[in-house]
Amino acid sequence: MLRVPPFSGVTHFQTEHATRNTFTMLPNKHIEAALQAAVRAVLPDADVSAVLVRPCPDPKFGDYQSNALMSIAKARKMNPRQLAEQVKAQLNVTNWCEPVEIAGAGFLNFRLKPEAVAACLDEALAGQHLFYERATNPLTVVVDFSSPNVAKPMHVGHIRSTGIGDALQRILRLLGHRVITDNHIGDWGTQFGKLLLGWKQILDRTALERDAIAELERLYKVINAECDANPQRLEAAKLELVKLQAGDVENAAIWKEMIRLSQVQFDTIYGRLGVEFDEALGESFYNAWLGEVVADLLRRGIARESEGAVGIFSDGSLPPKEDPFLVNRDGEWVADPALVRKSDGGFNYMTTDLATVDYRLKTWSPDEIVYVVDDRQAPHFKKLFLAFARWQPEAAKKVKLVHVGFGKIMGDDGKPFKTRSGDTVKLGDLLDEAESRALAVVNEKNPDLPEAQRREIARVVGIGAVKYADLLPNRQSDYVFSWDKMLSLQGNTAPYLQYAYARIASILRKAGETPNIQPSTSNIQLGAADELALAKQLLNFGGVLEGVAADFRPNYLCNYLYEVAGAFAKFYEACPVLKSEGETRASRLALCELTGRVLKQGLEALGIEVLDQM
RNA sequence: GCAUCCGUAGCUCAAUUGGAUAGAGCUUCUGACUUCGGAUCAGAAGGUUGCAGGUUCGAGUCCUGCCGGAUGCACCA
Repeated sequence: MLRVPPFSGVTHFQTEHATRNTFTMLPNKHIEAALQAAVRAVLPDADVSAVLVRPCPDPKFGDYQSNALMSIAKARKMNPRQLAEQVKAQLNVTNWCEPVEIAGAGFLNFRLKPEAVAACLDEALAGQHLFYERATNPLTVVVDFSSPNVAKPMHVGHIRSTGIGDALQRILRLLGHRVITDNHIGDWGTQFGKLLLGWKQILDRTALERDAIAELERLYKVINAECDANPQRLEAAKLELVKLQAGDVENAAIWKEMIRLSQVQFDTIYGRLGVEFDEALGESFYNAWLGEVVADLLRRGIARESEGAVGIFSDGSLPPKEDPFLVNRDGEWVADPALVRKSDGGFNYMTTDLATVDYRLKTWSPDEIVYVVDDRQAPHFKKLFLAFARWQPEAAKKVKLVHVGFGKIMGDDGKPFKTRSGDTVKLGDLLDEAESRALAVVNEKNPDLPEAQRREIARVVGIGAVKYADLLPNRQSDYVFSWDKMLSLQGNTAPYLQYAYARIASILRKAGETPNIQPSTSNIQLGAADELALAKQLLNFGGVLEGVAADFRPNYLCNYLYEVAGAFAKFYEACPVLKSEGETRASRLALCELTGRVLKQGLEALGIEVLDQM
C-alpha cells in the first residue's frame, strides 16, 4: 500500500531527500545533458555551457524550451532552424519527452511524458530527492549579513539584510554548498567616544536595567547633541575614544559591557526571527591588524598619504566613468580615494573591510564572499573589491566578491518607512505588531482554538508575513511596507502559502484518521490535467533554487512557491482527494504529500515556518 | 555638476543567458452543491513597459539622447 510518511515535523532544514541517491537526475537535467551532447555532436567545437533548458513561458509550447541554438547560429552565421534540425536529429530524449518540436525562429520545445513525470514523483515519494540536487561542485561561501550596531536598537532597516542574507545562506546550504555566515557587528568606531562619555556622566542605572538599549540610545543622543553644540564636549568624547583605543582598562570594561548588553538584544531578535550565525566577528575583531594593513598598503605603493590621511587613489587603469576612485566635480575628474587612515591616526571602515577580506580568505579559503548590504553602499564595495585586488592580486583571483544590494522600505506616503511620529521603527516593535495583527485575524477566524495555539499561530504567521513581504519584491528596488498586504490571505503572501500548507496537512490528517485506507500500488497517476500540471510544477523546485543561488534573488523562490500553491488550488478544486477511491485516492494523497513537502521545504529555505493548523 | 539605481495596468509588484501573445494580487463587476479548511476558487475588465531614436530573426531587458524620481560623492559606517 501507499505509505504516506507522517507529515509534520519530518523535514527540517536538513537535506535528507537530496543526499540518498546521487544518480537520480531530474528530467530537465537529463534533457539539458542530452541537448548539450547533441550540440557537441553537430558542432564539436561549440561551447555548450550556455546550452540550457528552462521552463516554457507558456504551457502551450511545452514544458521546457531552449533558445541556445539561436544564439549559436547567430554567432556562426548559420540558419538557426537548420541548426535546430541537425541538433534534433542527434537528440535522444525519448525516455522523458514527447517528440521534440522546433518552433519560431529556432526554439526547441520539450514536452514531458506523463510517465516520466510520474516516475520522478515516485522517486520523490520514496525519499530519493525532493526535486532538487546537491551541487556537483560545492562552493565555500561566506555570507556577510545583518551587521547591526552595538548600543543601538535594531530597526526596520535591518530586516532586509537579515532576511535576504538568511534566506540566501539557507538556500546555498540546501544545495550542498559549504556556508559560513558571519555577522559583522558594528562594535567599534567613533560613536563609542560619545557613549563612554555618556556612560560616565549621565547614565541612569535603573533605566539601564529596565531597557539597556533604550538607555544607551539616550546617552548617545544627548551627548551627540551636546557635541554638536559645544566643541569642548566633542573633545571630551574624542578623549574617551582615544583612551579606549589605547587600551584603557576602565573604558574597555564599559565598552565590553555595552557589547554584552547589545548581544542580549541581538539574541532576542535573532531568536524571534529564527536566524543564527556561524560567526559574529565584529569590527573590533580586526583592530589589531589595521595598522599592519595600512603599513602594507603603503609599503606596496597601493596607498599614499594625502592631507594627513592615507588613502588608496585611482591607478588610472579604468576609464574615469568606471573608476570608483574618481569623482566628477564641475566637469573635472578629481580624486575620490578610499581612506584607510584618518589624519588623526584612526582607521576607516575600508581598512576594517580590507582586513576582513584578508582574514576570511586565510581562514576559510572561500570561493565567494557575499555581502548583503544596502545598495547605498555600492560605491564602497566597488572600491573595496578593487582595492583588495590591487593589494593581493593573487588571492583576489581565487575569490568572487559579491555585493548583494537591496533597496529601501518605504511607507505608503512614498517616503522611508517611519512611525507616525517620524521615528525609525524598531525591529522588536515591528515584530510585536506583526504578531498582534496576526493574532487578531486568528481570533476572528478560529476563535475555538486554545489561546496558546492561537498565539503560536499568530507568531508563525506574523513573523512569516514580515519576512516574506521583504523577500518577495526584487531586492534591488524599494518597496512599500503594508501591513494589510503582507497579512492578507489573498495574493502572494506568507499567510496564503502557509494556509495552502495547512489545508494539505488537514487532508493528510483526515486521510490518516480514516480507518479503511484502500490498498494501492505506489504509482502516482497523473490522468487529470490539473494533476499533471501540479506535478510538473513540483519538478521545477530545484531549478528555481539554483536560480536563487546564482543571482542571489530569493524572490524567484517566492514566486515559484506561489505558483505551486496556485497549481495546488486548481488541483484541489478539480480533483477530490478524500472523496475519491482506490488508487486514485492514494495517488492524490501522494500528490498532496509532495506538494506539502515542497511548500514546507521552500518556505523553510526562506526562513519561514509552517503550521499544520492555522 | 558627476555617477549609480529606478520609471511596467488606477494601486502594489513580477517577468530566469535578449525569446514566443508583458504576468499576478488589490480594486470593480459576474459566478462556484452552507465547503475533502469559502482564510478558497473560476471568469471579465484594466498596457504605446516615462518619451524619442538605434542595434537584430526577436528589446520591459542592450546602446544613445531627453523627461521624471531615489541614492551617493575624503577623514561616519
